[in-house]
Amino acid sequence: MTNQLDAFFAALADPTRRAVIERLTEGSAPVSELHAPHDIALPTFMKHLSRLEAAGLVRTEKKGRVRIVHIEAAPLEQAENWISQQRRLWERRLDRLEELARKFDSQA
Amino acid sequence: MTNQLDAFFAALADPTRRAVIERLTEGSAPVSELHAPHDIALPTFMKHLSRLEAAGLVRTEKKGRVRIVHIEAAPLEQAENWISQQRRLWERRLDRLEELARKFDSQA
DNA sequence: GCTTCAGTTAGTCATTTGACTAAGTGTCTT
DNA sequence: AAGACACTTAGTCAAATGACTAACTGAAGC
Repeated sequence: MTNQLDAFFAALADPTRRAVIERLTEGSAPVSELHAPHDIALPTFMKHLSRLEAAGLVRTEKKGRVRIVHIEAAPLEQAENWISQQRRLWERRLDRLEELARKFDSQA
Repeated sequence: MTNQLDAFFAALADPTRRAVIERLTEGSAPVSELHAPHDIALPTFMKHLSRLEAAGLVRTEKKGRVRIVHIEAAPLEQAENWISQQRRLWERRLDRLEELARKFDSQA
């Protein structure tokens, strides 16, 4: 992963991990609770959490034998910014093309 | 890839592919022109384009021996919507927590 | 203090990914 | 018609990914 964005997008490219993020918008939760709805082995699930944490999408803290997982908003904003910038650039270009078309029409 | 979002996010998880999308916001271009700035073999690069096309981020058309690549905005919107919805949900929850804190303070 | 409970570590496995080279196809250009 | 040009196809390879089981650690609960 060269870039931060690489890790963010790769983290969100998996449905299990997106489901975890969706769940966490309702509030922080321990690993076991997050794991419950997913029909995969716990170690497998833990790897998904590690990936989210590595991407900075999530923060965790250990309390006794329980590990609590919290969502982290900053990377979501960063990814959203990248996407919306691409869309803006693309739309601005469409506008320029439209203007060119208008000029061409009025000449004809 | 279960979901459309899987393909979208996976497509954007690679720096070469993001660079292609960034370049395409300036306008459509043939494969060779898109390939030029990247120091990888052409077949490798073509696979990246295929991935973008499979994710629906890009459309291509063959004109003679040249293949022209165009950006496709819809998937960008879809991904952006998913991200911004998660952020909105998360922020709404923060607001609720703040309100609870205020109520608690005024009681104390 | 013995036992559950909540993770954790370690190790295996099939599939996918991103990269390469070498050779092939179809389209201009001359 | 010959050669160059712009991809395409085919095949190899190493590393990463997502899944599993089995065995371990350390904190509660009784």
